[in-house]
Amino acid sequence: MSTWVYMMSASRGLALATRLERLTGEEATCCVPKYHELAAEVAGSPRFPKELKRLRALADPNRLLAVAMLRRRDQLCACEIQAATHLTHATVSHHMSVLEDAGLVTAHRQGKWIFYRLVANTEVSIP
Amino acid sequence: MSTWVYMMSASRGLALATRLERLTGEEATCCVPKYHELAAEVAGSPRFPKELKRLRALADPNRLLAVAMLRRRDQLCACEIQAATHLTHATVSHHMSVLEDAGLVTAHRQGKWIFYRLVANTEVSIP
DNA sequence: GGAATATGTAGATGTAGGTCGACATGACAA
DNA sequence: TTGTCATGTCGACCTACATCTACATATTCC
Repeated sequence: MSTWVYMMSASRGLALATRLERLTGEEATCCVPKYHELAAEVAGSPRFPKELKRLRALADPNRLLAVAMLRRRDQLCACEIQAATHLTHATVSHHMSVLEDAGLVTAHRQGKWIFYRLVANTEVSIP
Repeated sequence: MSTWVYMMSASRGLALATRLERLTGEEATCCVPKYHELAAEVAGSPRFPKELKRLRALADPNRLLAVAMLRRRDQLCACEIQAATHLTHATVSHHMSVLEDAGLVTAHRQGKWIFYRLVANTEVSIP
């Protein structure tokens, strides 16, 4: 096969279905759906989106810092978190909303002041 | 204080240092550094950047799917992951590099084919 | 009810990162 | 050595998201 024909190809390798046939020794119509089913089994469970949400919530240095500090304190006020992170109060508010929405912290008003506490089960696991 | 002066202010509330004084009952020069120290203690530990890296690696639906499937299989070939995720081989390669760099998977070549395995300790924890 | 103050939200801005196509590299067979 | 094929890298493009300012809302005190 000439180089010219390669240029016409979407890629230099074989199609995915052909590669899977070679790998598994099965027809594509048989083996390919198995991967789709495995993916659907994993991603379709109720745990998957929940754990993904928690992982995304924790995957920011400021939010991870806030949660790690809350592991060391019974509770923290919004402005205490602001002091530790050097962000504006608006950005702290945004981040704490993300953590609360992910079920990692709870917010409690005491007059004008808002205090955050860690939710009991903050361990993250792979579904 | 007139409304006009408020408009001149960066915000309608008090400065952070003042708010922390009110919250803690301590001088700002005394209480504010404590939050900086708490943050430094937490974020300065060697575990923090490592866990953050792992959390970021897992905070993508396709990478989380790949890792979750690997929990159910001894190993998976790159094109098997490609089949499950419906991405191009280039994007799969990119994602598996991110997981490998985060210490969550290892790659093993068998001829032309690349197989990925989960690293033994994939539990993520908050530092 | 108005003033003061703590925090929440909206919209703008800039950047990090996911995705792809094209090309490059590694491994194997002939 | 060349051809084939599996996968890695690069650069472009686009979107998600972090951050801020300005404004809005909630709460308390007088």
